[in-house]
Amino acid sequence: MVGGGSAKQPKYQRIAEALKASVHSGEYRPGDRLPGENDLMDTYGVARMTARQALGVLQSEGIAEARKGAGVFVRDFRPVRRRGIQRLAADRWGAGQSIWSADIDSRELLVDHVTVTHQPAPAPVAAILGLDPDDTVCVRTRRFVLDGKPVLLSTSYLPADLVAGSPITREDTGPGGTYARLAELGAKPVHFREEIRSRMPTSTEADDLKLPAGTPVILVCRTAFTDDGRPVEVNEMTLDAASYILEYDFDA
Amino acid sequence: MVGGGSAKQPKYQRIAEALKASVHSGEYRPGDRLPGENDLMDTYGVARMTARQALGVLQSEGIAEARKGAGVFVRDFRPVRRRGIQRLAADRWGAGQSIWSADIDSRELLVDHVTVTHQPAPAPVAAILGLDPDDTVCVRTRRFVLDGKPVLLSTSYLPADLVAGSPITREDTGPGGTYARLAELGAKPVHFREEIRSRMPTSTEADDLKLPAGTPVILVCRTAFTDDGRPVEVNEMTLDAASYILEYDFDA
DNA sequence: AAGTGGTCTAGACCACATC
DNA sequence: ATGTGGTCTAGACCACTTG
Repeated sequence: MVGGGSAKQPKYQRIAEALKASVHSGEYRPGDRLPGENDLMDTYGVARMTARQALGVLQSEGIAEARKGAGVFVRDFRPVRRRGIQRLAADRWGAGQSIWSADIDSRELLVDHVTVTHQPAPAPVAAILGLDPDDTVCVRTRRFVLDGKPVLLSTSYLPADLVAGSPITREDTGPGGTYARLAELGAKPVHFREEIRSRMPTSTEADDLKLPAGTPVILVCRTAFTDDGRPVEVNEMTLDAASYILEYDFDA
Repeated sequence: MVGGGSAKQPKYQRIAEALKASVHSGEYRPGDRLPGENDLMDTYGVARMTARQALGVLQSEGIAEARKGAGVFVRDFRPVRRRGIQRLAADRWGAGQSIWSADIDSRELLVDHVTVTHQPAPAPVAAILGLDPDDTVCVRTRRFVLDGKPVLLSTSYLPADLVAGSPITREDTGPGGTYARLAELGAKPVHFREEIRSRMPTSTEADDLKLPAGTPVILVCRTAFTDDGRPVEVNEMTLDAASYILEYDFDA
C-alpha cells in the first residue's frame, strides 16, 4: 500500500460509506447519477475492481441501481400500500368490483398477462387443498404492472373439479373476479390466511419483475376457506419488495 | 478464450447455475460445504475473481453462506411462524402470558438485550402518535435470539407522559408485558395496524442480526390503538427474513 | 501449517447508452 | 465517438479457521 492508509476498514467500505452519506445528506437525490467507476478510481486512487465493489455495496443495499452503459443512479422508493384485510371484505368483491382496485393511490395497477392451465397439483398445494398429488388443479397466473413496471406475479390454484365449466377457467372471470364465481358455485370464501416471507429473488423472478440488484421479493401465500373450513384456493404471489407496503388492520 | 466455450451467458452465471442445480438435486444438503474458489478455478479453468463471482451469486440469492477461512456452505431455512393476529388477542396477554411465547415451535425465543430510554420523538413516530416533535417518548429496545442467533430487533415508542411511573419505564414490565400495563393505565390497546416492508439490511442491521450476505430484513411497524382510536404505541421491528414466516388469519 | 475466503492491483475486451 | 458498466485474467497479501 502506498500512502498511510491506516483504518482497519476495507477501502471499498469507506468509499461506500462516503457515497451513502452523500445520498442521505441529499447531495444526490433519487434519479441522480452517482460518481462512476472512473470517478472513484481518480478520487480515491483505487483500482477499478475496488471502485466496483464500493458501488456494489450501494446496489446490494437497494440504495442505487446500475444502468448498463449509462451509470449508477440513486433509486427512488415509492411503494404501493396493499391492505390485506379490508381488500378482501365481502362487500367489495361481492359488489362486482375487482379486489385490486382498492390498492392504488392514483397510479394504475394493470394486468399485463394472464394464463389459465390445468395441471397435476404440486405437492405443497395438494397438501393445503387436501387433494391427492395426482388430482388436477386449475392454475391461473397473472402479472400486474404499475407505471409500466411489473410489480406482482400471482399464481392461483383451484381444484379442477370444483371450477369445471365456470368462468374461472377462462381468462376473464367476470365482475367480482374469482371469488364472486366461487360464491356462485356454493364455495364462497369467508376466511383467509396469508403467509408472508421474504428472500432474494431467483434469476427467473428477477427477470420477470425486472428487478435491479439488491431488491428482495415478498412472497404472499393466501389460502381461501369456505364457512365450513374447506380450502378452495391457494394463491402464491411474488411481489417486488421495493414496490409494496403490506398493511394488516385487526382487533385484539 | 481457450476452449470452445460458446454460450452468450457469462461464465460465472453458468458456474453458479451448475452449483444451484447440484444444491437443488440434493447433492449438497444444508450445512454442506460447496466447492471453494480453488476448486472452481481448477474445475472450470477460470480466474479466482470469476470463481468468486459465481459463489457470490449463490450468496446473494440466500442459497449459500460464506464462512471466512472455512468455506462456502449451503444455508438452511428453518423459519419461525409468527401469527400476527392471534398473538395479539387480548385473552393472551390479558392472562399474563408473554405475547412472544405463542410464536415458537419447540425452539426458544429469548430476549437478549433490553434498553429503556427517553428521547424527543422522531418525526415519523411523532406524526403517528399525534405528538409534537419536541415531546419526549419512552423508547424500549429489545433484541430476541433464537438458537443463539439474533432474529429480531424491536424498538417501541410510547408517549412519555402516558407511561411515566409505570413498570413500562423499567426493563421488566411484569406479567402480560407492556400491553397489560397500558390497560391498567386506562389505555388498553384494542386495535392494531401492522405495516410490512422488506429491503436489504443496512450494514448496522446486518451486524446486529449477524446476517450473512443475501438475507433481506422484514420491517414490521405496529401501531396500537385504544378503543377511542388513540394511538398509544409504535413498535418498529426488524426481522431476519430467513428466520420468519408471518401469518395473518382473518374473515371477509 | 495449510487451506479458506476477503481484499486489492493493473491491466484487458466487450456491449451498451448517450451524444 | 465517447464513456459507461459487465466480464475476465493473473497475479498478490492478509486474516481467519481448521486440523
